[in-house]
Amino acid sequence: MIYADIIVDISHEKVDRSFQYKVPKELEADIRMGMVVTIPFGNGNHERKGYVIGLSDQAKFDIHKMKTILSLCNDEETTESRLIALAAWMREYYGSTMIQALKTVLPVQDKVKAKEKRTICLAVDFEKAEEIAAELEKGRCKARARLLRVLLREKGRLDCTAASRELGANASVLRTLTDQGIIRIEHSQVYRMPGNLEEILPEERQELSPIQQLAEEQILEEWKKPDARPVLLFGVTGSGKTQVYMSLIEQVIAEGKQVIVLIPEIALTYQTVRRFYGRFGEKVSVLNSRLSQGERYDQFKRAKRGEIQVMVGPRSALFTPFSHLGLIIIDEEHEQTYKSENSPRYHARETAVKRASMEGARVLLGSATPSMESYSRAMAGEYALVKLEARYGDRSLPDVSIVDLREELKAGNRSILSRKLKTSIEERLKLGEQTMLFLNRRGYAGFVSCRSCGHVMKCPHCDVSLSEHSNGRLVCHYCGYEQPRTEQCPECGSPYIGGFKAGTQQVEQVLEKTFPKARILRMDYDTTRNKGSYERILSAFAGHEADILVGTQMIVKGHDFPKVTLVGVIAADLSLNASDYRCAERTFQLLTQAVGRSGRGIRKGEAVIQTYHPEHYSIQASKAQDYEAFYKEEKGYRIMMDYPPFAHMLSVLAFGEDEELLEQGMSYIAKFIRRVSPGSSLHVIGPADAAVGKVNDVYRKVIYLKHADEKILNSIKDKIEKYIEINSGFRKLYIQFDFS
DNA sequence: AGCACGCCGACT
DNA sequence: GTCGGCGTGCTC
Repeated sequence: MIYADIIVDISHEKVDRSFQYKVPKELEADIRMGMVVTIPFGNGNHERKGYVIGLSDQAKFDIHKMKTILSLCNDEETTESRLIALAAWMREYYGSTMIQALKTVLPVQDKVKAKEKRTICLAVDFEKAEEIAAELEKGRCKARARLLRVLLREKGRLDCTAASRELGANASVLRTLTDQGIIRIEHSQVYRMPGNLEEILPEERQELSPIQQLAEEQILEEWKKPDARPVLLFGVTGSGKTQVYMSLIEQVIAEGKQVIVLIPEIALTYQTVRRFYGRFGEKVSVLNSRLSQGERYDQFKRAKRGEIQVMVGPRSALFTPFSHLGLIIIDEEHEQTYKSENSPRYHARETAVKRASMEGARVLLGSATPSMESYSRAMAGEYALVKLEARYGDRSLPDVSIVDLREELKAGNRSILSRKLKTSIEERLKLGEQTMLFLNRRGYAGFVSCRSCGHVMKCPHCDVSLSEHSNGRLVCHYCGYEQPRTEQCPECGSPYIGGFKAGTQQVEQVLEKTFPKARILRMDYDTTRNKGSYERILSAFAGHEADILVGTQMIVKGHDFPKVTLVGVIAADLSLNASDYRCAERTFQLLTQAVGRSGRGIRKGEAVIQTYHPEHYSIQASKAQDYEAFYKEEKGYRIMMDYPPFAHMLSVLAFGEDEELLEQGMSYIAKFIRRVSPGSSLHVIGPADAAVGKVNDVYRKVIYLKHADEKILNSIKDKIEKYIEINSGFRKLYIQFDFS
């Protein structure tokens, strides 16, 4: 006997519960995950549509009470059923529960209220209503009378949700009144529109340059093929990839199909959004993390009803319920934000390719610094590669110089600004041009330590050091714990305890001292916390209200400031020292993107990179703006070390409040892996503490598995899943899988 | 969302 | 007692 887990298709229904049904013998061969089925539901056994989200041969419910599926609706392939099938794939491929996968894929996340507005309207005239109300008040029908009174006061119209909340007008009250013909309920669709779009002017349609046209033709050529591959558009910074996207989007829309455009959250600024609205107007909707759950839901609903053709947004926009998806574009394809940090830890790129292949859509990946994964796939012929090798309008790439900070120190310069960078900034100030200074380090990440004993102030709940904020308080960036600054070292009592400041704020202070007349703007986690402040800083800089912009990663993404002719990287090594096999790749990407901000206007740009490792290949390659050279070096390193994408890696992450239990559990899992692994080709590393060993009093441990064959890792994941399910000892641990 | 069940106050 | 309204909770 086969049993099916089914989610009932009631929009009000909470998604987090499934119901198990018997699968009749004659349907056993045809039933699949994601299918729409009809089932009897509830006391009245009303026929309902449901989605199959799981199949098993074990009954989890009393077999005698379990009902049976009535029929399959094969023909009815809804948008939801396709998304559910995608969730099933994510569950399988990334390892998570089906519920978690569904929650990421379906728009009905937690309690989405007021998806449609219901209004109670009086169906009889006022005098009649008055009469009825008086009648009811004499009797026992208090709730109904109460409702009618308020309805009369409000001139016969009342919002349904408000009524039920404030007057206790529940479903049965409303139903009897409707049945008696005293009231009627009007349904109307209200969308919460993400605000202020009025100022947007239509963008002039720029003609594609011959080089862009050539790229477009190559892309269309690939798409003509019946088994079209995803296309990787490799375009240097400033080559105008967005213009190519726009042109392609237009053509896809003209075919009556829809487009999803993924952008890294950080680039989702007013500028980008404006370009899309300018070009496609009403046809576009934009998602961003500042939209509330409800607003997001509304935008998805609009997409489902066919009111919009283009959805622009971060990772989660990938699950826009379009019915005729034609194209998925992933801009800045190499960005880390495309990888989810929650279970299922899916990668938007792979998931997009999967969704596209399930729905017959195309995929276009764009980047100036493609990820190792994508480029190696392009090299293997799995993706089609299209290049855009010249900047738009024949702008040349900036001149890049590297400054060895060790030499600076030898020459007696202890400032964070090298002599070269200082004179370059001076020049720009004289010429009235703009400078961007980039510190690839998060926010104000200065830790506090004692100069006598070396004690470092740590968060009592997390395994990270506290950082000193501008208000003098010590803050944990992981859990938000705060404490006042200490005047004395808690270990040795020494008064010489203080912050090791090396953040954007310090750079700003140095700049103020060195160039007292310069107007300086700072952009980091601290200054962009308020709504709209991000846009405000950027537009102020674009309007040349400042000469120098100092910032973290967030300033290097996709902004176009024609007056910027100098980009300075304060310390290129900061991202190079991370203990992560991707750090060279990330450094190269950041530097190349940063350098690419310079000289986007008519004047030629310059870039200065300050570093302690001038000889490192990621720094040399970004100086030359030579992706191929970087790729070759990095590929050699990854192959030698058995790192992705040339080998596959599975991280088994475990979380738990009880450290001992966690340690025990993880060592059992490691033993189990060694027992089931099919030979020596599997590398098992750990269990070890995760990069951050404790967050919010929850301990974290990790086991890394490396193998050339991804399928083997996946089968090991399945085995671990079962092992964990069977052994109740893992009940108090939370386990996640992460493939890379 | 719909439906049953159980509680409660009013009236026979 | 009994009847009907009204709130609550469950649906494989």
